[in-house]
Parts: sequence; C-alpha cells; structure tokens
Amino acid sequence: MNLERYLNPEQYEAVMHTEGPLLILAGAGSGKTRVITYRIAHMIDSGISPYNILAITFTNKAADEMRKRVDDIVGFGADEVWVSTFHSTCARILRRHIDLLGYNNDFSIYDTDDSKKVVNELLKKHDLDSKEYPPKAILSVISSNKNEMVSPEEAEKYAKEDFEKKAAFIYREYRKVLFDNNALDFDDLLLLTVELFRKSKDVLENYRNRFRYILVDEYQDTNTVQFSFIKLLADKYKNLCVVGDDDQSIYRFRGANIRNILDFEKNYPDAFVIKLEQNYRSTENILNAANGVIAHNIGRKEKTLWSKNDKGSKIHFRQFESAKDEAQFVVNDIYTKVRRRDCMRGDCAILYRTNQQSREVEEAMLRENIPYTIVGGTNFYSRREIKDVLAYLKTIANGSDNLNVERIVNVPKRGIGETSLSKARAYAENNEISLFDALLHADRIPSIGKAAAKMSSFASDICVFRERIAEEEFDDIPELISELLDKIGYEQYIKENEDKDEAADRLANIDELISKAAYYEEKFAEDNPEAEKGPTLQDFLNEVSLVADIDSADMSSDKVLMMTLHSAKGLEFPHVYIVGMEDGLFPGDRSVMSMSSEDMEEERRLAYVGITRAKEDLTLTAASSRFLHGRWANFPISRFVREIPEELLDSSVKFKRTSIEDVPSTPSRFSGFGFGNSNPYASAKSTGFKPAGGRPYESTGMLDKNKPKAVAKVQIKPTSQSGSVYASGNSAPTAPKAVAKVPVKSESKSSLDALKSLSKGSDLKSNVNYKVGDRVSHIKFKEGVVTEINSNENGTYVTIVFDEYGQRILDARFAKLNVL
DNA sequence: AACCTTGGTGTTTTT
DNA sequence: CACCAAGGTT
Repeated sequence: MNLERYLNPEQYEAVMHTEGPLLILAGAGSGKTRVITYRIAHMIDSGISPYNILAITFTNKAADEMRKRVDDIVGFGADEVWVSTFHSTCARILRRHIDLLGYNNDFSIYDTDDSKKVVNELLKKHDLDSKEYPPKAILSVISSNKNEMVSPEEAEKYAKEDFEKKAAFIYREYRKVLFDNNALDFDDLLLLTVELFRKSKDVLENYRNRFRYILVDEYQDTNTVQFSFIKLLADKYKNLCVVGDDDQSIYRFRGANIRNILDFEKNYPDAFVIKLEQNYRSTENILNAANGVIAHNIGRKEKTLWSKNDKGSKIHFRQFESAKDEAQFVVNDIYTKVRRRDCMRGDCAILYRTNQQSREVEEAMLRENIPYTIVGGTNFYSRREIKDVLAYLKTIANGSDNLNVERIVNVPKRGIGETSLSKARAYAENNEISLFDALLHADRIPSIGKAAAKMSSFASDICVFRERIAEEEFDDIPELISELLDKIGYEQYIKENEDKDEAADRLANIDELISKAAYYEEKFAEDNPEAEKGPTLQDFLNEVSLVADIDSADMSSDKVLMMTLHSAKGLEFPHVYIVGMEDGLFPGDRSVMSMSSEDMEEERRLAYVGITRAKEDLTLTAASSRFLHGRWANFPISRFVREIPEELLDSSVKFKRTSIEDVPSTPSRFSGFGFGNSNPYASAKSTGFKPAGGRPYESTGMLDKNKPKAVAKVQIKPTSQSGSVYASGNSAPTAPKAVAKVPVKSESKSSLDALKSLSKGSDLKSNVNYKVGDRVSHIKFKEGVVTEINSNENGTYVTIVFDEYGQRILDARFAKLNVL
C-alpha cells in the first residue's frame, strides 16, 4: 500500500503509529474516518491479526461503515475485526460471562421506559410522593452514580440532603429489583462488565490478549465507566489509540467526561499526540463561522482548523415571526434549490435542538409534498405494539423478568384483571418465585377462582415456545415472531381495539419488526460466515435493545433528512439548515438561566457540531415567537448567531425580523392547487402570500382541528422525474395524477395527523406497483409470482405463490414487494 | 374487568 | 400542547 498518496503528513503519521498509546485530536472534517480505516487496514496489512483488533465506534451505523471501508481497502479479514459500540461490546461479553456475577446469561435489557416503571413502582411501594421525588430525577441520579461507578452504599453514605438520601435508597432497591428480574439497564452493561473484569482475572486476561490493539472513536464523549473499561483492557499491551475532538463533546448530560480526552496524556505519559487541523469538508466561510463561535469557549485544547477550500457563499440567516413561517421558508428554499438542480433532496439536512421542533417542519414538508426522513423522535422500539411483541420475546427468553410479564399478561385481553393479578403477585413474593412461575402454577394460588385457568394457559403457551426454541423447531426469528403473533391473536386484537388507520399503522410496524428480524438474520450470516446456526433470540434482543435512531436511518434514498443536532454528529451534508436559533431554545432555557458556564459551553459545542456538518451551504433560521410549553413566548436571536463574525453573514437585516413579504417564494407552486386553496388565509400564513385586503393571518384553515368536517382538495403532484409520491417513511413508486377528495376525519388528533393520513391515503393506493403475473420478491418469503390482486373495504390483498413458502395472501399496504 | 373522562403535569439532548 | 395516571362509569 502506498499510503502517502492518500494521506496528508499528519494523517500518514497517525496511520503508521500502531504501537503504544496514541491520541489523535481530529478537528471537524479533518478526515478522521479516513485515518481510522486506513490505520486498521495498515495494521492488518502489516501482519497484525484482525482478530486482535477492537474498534469502538459511537453508533452501529458507524461500525458497519468502518468495517465496509476497511474491507474495501484490504479485501480480507475485515469481518474478523471486532467493531461495535461500547454497549454492544459489553452486552456480547456479558452474554458469555455474566453468570460469574450471579446473573443468568439470558438477562433482559431494560430501556429508559422500563427503568422508569421500576422506579415508579418503588416509589409507590415505599410511600414516596412522586412530586417530591420525581422519577426522572431519581433515574438521573441512579444513572450518574452508575456512570461514575458509585455503589448504592457509597451513595447513601455521601448523601446529605433528604432528596439525595431517598434517591440513594431507591438506587439500592432498584438494583435489587433489576437483579431479581435478571435485567440490566443501559448503564449496567458497562458497569457490570467492569465489575466482571475486576472480579475475574481469567476473563480479563482472556480479553486483554484478544484485544491487543484498541481503537476508540469519539473519545471526547466517553464517561468514567467507559474509561475504566478501556483502561482495564488496554493496560497490558497499551496499544490504545483514541480519536476525538474536545470541541465536539456534547454528551455531558449522560455522563461524558471531557477530562478523559483533555487528560489523556496524564493517564498515558508516553502517549504520542497528533493533531489533524486541515479541514477537507467545508467552505472557508462555514469554517470561519464555526471557528468564530467556538472561540468563545475557554479551556479547550488549542487548535486552529484551516482549509484550502473556496470561500463559498455566505452564511444565510433569517428571523421569522413564527415557527410556522420559519419552517415554510426552509421547505420553500429546499424546493427551489432542488427544482433549480442546485442539489438533490438527499443533500439537504434540517437540524434542530429538540425533537419537538421537527413537527412544524414536518407539516410544511407534507404540505409541499417533499419526501423526507425524520431520524429519531419517538423511537420505533418504544412504540406500544413493538414493545408488546418484544415483551413476549423477552419473557420467552427470560422468565424472571416480571416487568415484561406484567406488560403482556393481559395483552391481548384474556380476562386477567388487577384483582387476580395482585393475588398472583403476593403469592410469588411469599414463595420467593417469579411472577411467571406463579402464573404457571396459578391453581396453587389461594382464592383465585376462574382466573387460574387463564393464567396457567398463558404461561404454558410461553413455555411451549421456550421448548420449541430449545428443540430448534424454528428456522429463524421471523418465523418465531409470526407464530407467536398467530398464537396470541395479536393482529385481531389490534384490529378490534384501534380504528382503522391506527390499526394499519401498528400492523405495519409489526411487519417492519419482522423485516428487521429477517434483515438481521442476513446480516448475522454475513458477519459470521463460519457459523452453523443463525442468531439466537438473545442475539436479536441485544440488537434491538441497542440500536440508535441513526442506525436505521435511510441515507441513500433521495429524501431531506431531519434530525437533532446530537444525531447529526459524525455526519456531513452539502446543504445544512439549523432552525430555532434562539436564546431560550438553543442555547436552551436551562443553560441561559442557570448561567452555568459548563452548560453554556456544551451548548456552544453543539452549535459548533451543527455548523461544521455543512459542506457548501449553511442556513440559520429563528422565530421571534413560538408556541412552546403550552403558550406563546418570545425569543431573541441566539447568541451563537451573534458570535459568527458579521461579515460572514449574508443578511442585511441581521438582527431584525424578516417580514413575511421578504420570504422568497415560488409562486407557480401555489397556484392552482395545494392546501392554500381551501383557505386563502392559511395559504397566506404558510407561504408568505397575503390575501387581497391584507387581513391579519388569524385562521389556520383546515389544519384547525376545530373545523373537523373540512374537506381538502389535494393534488398529489409528482416531484421528481420518476414521478414518485412520497410521505414520511417509505417512498411509493407510482405517480397518480388524480385529484383526490379526502375527508379530514374528525378524530384526527392534530393537523399533523390529518396531513399524514392524507399523504398516506395516496401512498397506500400507489403502493401496488405490480400486477398479476409479475415475479416479485419479499424480504421473508423470497421470490414468487403474483396470482391475484383483490380489493375490498379492508384494503388490497395480493395472493402470491412463493417458490419456497407456497401460496400466501398478503396485505398490499404492508407487504414490501419488489418487482423482479 | 374494561372503558372513558378528567385532571394534572411536564418539557433537551441518547445508549 | 401532549402525555400519562387516576378515578369514575358501564
């Protein structure tokens, strides 16, 4: 490999320095990923066994990408490198050895919701008022204690005020409950792995010898327990390379300790330090804007990013009257750029401080029919139907998990109510058995009556699945899930208890889960070419518990991306919009009011991260007032905008509101169709057009849920050459030109729901892109031939004869079929 | 036992 | 506003 051709001198040095502790201070856009991948490739090339390399990345997505890129360079061995996140790495280690700590290897992983439930129950049990002791606050105490490796006993000892004492007490109880349920929360994964290493020298020695070369990306965001984990592993060979940028440390709230990177040279006195300061990503203007902002932080490692890139255009800044105008401006701007062929939709990202800000922008996107993807928000895996199914799977895997048993024991309804359940609970507690075991032998519970039969039938159904897994009767996890759903009648339960749209949504999500399982099976087979068996149920549960929102984001289809500034870390886009640049929002209330310089500096780093995502074009927007926390409030322009050197901004009205007439608009788009037609005032408010007479914009037209009977005339217009119609989520492949009359349902909870169901209506129809006789492929059932397509009032159903699975009738809305 | 209404509450960011 | 929890009703 002639590496010098591909790397600058500093990068080259970092790649070649494979032995001993190494700190790479990599400024934003300085080719960090390039260095890491070439470094791993070089190591493999120079004879180091890929089996001895551990690379910790921040997300699973980054891990997959890194493996792929290494593979592209060396062509072999990349799949033997252990690349994954802290949490996944620890989960894998614990699945093998946690019995040494008294847990069972089939442990469940609890998410934040689960943890919150446990805390709530504990508060109730000990008669503590949840107002005086907010579960959220308690949880954050528990979490930071775990991150700092403080035991409940120590926490109780050091607690001074009443709240601290009670929190420490709940912490102790919480640990007990999780242990009894054989469950681990996110923090436990790290903490218990460190405990394991300290307890078992054999296990530690084993992993030390395995991971002789360790690489940690995004090192500025590691917390104390992660630091210990790495230090324990690396202490024998000391081949530890950490990569990071202290200016991009944005996870203090979850325990990240910026001192880990600032003090690296103190912890490893013989550490070699390399600074990467040449930026290859952004225009000079963008880079200077970022430098101008971050310069206001003190106590950073001194570095100056520079670039040979062009100046580029200036930073655009606009302030609007409301968040709605702001959103409309951004959406119009993207529309215009795309139409002018300045860029593709997928080149544009809209970033915001808080997830709820996505709402206003999403509405504008839907109004203009621009395809988009929202990363994050309500996590797929925290949806009710998904949690239900996963709770069944977790119960099958781990019978001690009372929390998940409670969730599903009467879902779908099987007539097991609170009274009989509390008897079962009491029985379990008195006999020191799990709730599940109590249910299984419900006939032994005193005075329980006819609920006993229902309970034991529920429990034995679960047991049957357990046995069948042990007997290897299921080919794969999708099959297991499908049979489970059949057995418990989940689909029927959803259809009976939700209205049609909602039911369709939920069933689509379940279908998505099955697809994810199928995809995971494939990925597992690729990653473990030697494996004779597929992944276990525990493997799958690991995977789904530890996915980040960003991991499953589809970046390749041409859609505008919307995400929080946090999620955008590590990514780059030609065109970046940051909305909500307001003091009080960004920087947030807390940091403004508390005036804690640490909070404020972290917000500023977040601004720095946001700005440096942009390659060519950066647009910052603000609203002078917005509806927040249930009321209208006024917001001044963010100090971070003011910290950008004035000459870099394009706006002549820099600190004045852009009046609505100044919003550049694209008139042709709004003539003839669109929501605006049904109400000129709504149109005016959202697009910047004033209706004749200049009346004030008080009406929100059909988007107002107080006018439920409104009928919107919508033309779904093709927005690309291929003529696709889009909604959030999956794109649909055909282009109906028809004008659809869609009633806005009175139950619509919000204007957003109304808009969504409108675009979904068109989406569903257009989803059928195949006809009788077509050969199609399905993610689970592989290939087959369409023999029949039927529509009735419930929807469209496709009959397909699959090569391997025979005839199936699938709901056209959910089946993801590709024409071959 | 299941459903519906009301009221009170909270509000960053995420594995 | 939007979500959840508790209480009252069928």
